[in-house]
Amino acid sequence: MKSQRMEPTKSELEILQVLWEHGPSTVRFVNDKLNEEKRAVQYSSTLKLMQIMAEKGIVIRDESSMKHIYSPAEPEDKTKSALLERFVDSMYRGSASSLVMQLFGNKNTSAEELSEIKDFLKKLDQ
Amino acid sequence: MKSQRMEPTKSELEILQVLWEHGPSTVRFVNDKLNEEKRAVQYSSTLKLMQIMAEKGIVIRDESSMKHIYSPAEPEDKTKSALLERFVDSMYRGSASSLVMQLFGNKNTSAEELSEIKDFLKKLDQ
DNA sequence: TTTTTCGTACGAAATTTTTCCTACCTTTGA
DNA sequence: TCAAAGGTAGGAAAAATTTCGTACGAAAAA
Repeated sequence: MKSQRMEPTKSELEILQVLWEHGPSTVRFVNDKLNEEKRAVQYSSTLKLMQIMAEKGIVIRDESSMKHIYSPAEPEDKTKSALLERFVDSMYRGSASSLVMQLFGNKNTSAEELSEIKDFLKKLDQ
Repeated sequence: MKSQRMEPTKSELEILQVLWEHGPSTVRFVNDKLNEEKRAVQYSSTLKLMQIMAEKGIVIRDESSMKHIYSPAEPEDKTKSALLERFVDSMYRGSASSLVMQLFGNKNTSAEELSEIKDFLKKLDQ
């Protein structure tokens, strides 16, 4: 038996992102968004994927009306945190500061973002 | 023709990490590390994967001696930055500060790490 | 009522990724 | 010399992921 805490695949993540952004949605809606924002994909492909996600328990399906409504099984933050943690662990041996340094070291992150973070860190102290 | 800038798969990333950590290595060495640090995997599987990576141009192979020596084609930083950027883009709509906030908001990041980052950010200003 | 539209279910194909078997070559050491 | 150990190459299978065709039911429109 596959256990529940499975990492979403790439495509599954795209679907989750639509659900996170727009709230509980029908397959039709998600499929439209994917085609608008990401790439061409057939309705039946999206349907299939979301059915699989429902089986896995990644999303929950409300079947009370004919148009099933899908929502994420876990809160956005929880899933994102888990993925972020995994990312830090595997890429930066768990060192959050290494990640941040790379984030700001190599690239053009805006000054705005920078001060946002400083404020945030200050507040963490208090 | 598949273009060159392909994202490494998960397994490929594991191999890159060994190469990053230990420098240019033979297949045998990489395979041993994988088995020590990650999971059981057959020598020929690792070999095949590294051959594929060489074809893709993810790693470079020195064939001058019988024991081929593999090294990353791109510097560690460059690859990691690219992956991090992709991660930020897809998960946080490109907002580095959102990522940092989640990193420190939800979890127990050590005070040490925190001050490390503050120092780092201070220096960025100057 | 009848047709058209829009929904789900399901099987299967296509693709990508991962794994391993086997053949065969080179080096080493008995 | 020749067997054993250790290396590469390559095909193929297995597994995981992604895509889509098609059947069929419900709802809406004509």
